[in-house]
Amino acid sequence: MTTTPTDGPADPSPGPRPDAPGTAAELADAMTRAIKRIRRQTGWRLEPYGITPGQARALRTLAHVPGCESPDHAMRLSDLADKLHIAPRSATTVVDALEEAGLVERSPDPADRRAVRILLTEAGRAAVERIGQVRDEVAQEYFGEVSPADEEVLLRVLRSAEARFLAAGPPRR
Amino acid sequence: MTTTPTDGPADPSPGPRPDAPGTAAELADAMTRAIKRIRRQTGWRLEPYGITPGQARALRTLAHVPGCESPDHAMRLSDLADKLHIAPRSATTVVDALEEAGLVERSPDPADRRAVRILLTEAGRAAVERIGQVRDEVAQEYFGEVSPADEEVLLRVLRSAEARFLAAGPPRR
DNA sequence: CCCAGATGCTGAGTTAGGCTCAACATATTT
DNA sequence: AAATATGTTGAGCCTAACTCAGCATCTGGG
Repeated sequence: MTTTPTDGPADPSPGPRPDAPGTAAELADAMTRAIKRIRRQTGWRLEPYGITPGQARALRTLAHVPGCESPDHAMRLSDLADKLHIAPRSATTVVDALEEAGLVERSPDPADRRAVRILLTEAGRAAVERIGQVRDEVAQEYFGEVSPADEEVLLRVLRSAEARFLAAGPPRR
Repeated sequence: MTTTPTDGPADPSPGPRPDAPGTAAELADAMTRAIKRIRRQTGWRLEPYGITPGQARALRTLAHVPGCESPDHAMRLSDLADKLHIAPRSATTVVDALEEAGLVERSPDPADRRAVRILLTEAGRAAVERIGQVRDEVAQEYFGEVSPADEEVLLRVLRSAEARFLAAGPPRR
């Protein structure tokens, strides 16, 4: 595998050997460190607002749905669990905390009385706003000096790697 | 909410402006997803060997020191804690597990009878070897198709961002 | 030289955020 | 109508982190 050279143009640079397998791992390493730092910073800066990283993740996920304020379109608890890759039972706890904090509201699903829709409250939307600001701020501090051209390369590469991964079937285990 | 910037990224013109602050955040997002997937895969593939992600991290850290087999150069428990960004007490537990599994050995520091040096055993070195293989394998599967040129850009960008971040003083909080 | 304070490790107990299993109400299929 | 499947939650557990306190040992100032 990996026998397929993506493009015709061979690399013009005298690469350090055909393909040390370690390079990809170094990439992963560097990214891991970057992400770890960014996450830490973001967490710290959200602390004063009483928003934990887990809550931020959940709020962002909820807000990602258009119509997240109407009982007809907002996510169900189990959808949230799905998106967060946690068990439904764990999502219950997350939502409990968010509701406690007044950031979301449980609303009965009009079409299925077993289900519960998670609505963002006004405060919840404000929180999402703040989270977005902090994320932008931190990411900007970390990657702000990257030239737009490099940025473009990074995004392109990451997206194609992601697409390839996803195409390679459902998350194998 | 990924306020999808409707601007056409198709235009490859030299961006004259540091674009919307959202771009950096998108970068961070994409990296987060990539890293999350890589970590999950790696974790799964190490499971059959009875190595948890935390242990893998610790072992890699320990192995990173030259002379990690001699009581004079191997890491102390507190150094390990430092490197892992955990409290010394937590490192004790990690090392307990590793010792239990026969992967490391506590050895008295010849120069300080309070301290303990963590030595990799033969099995520990084998484990490190396996961990490295799995990491390479997974990273290769994820990033293998990236062209060397792009790879170079990624590494360069990540490293300079990292350097800039580190230069900006000790991890602010 | 010796003691006061710093340092290195660990026991005890706590917390956060996951998990499973089982119960319950409701949908859906046969 | 009954059987089965699905959505949520209560109860209880586990892991990996934490703090605080205690003991052993080092180190520097008198």
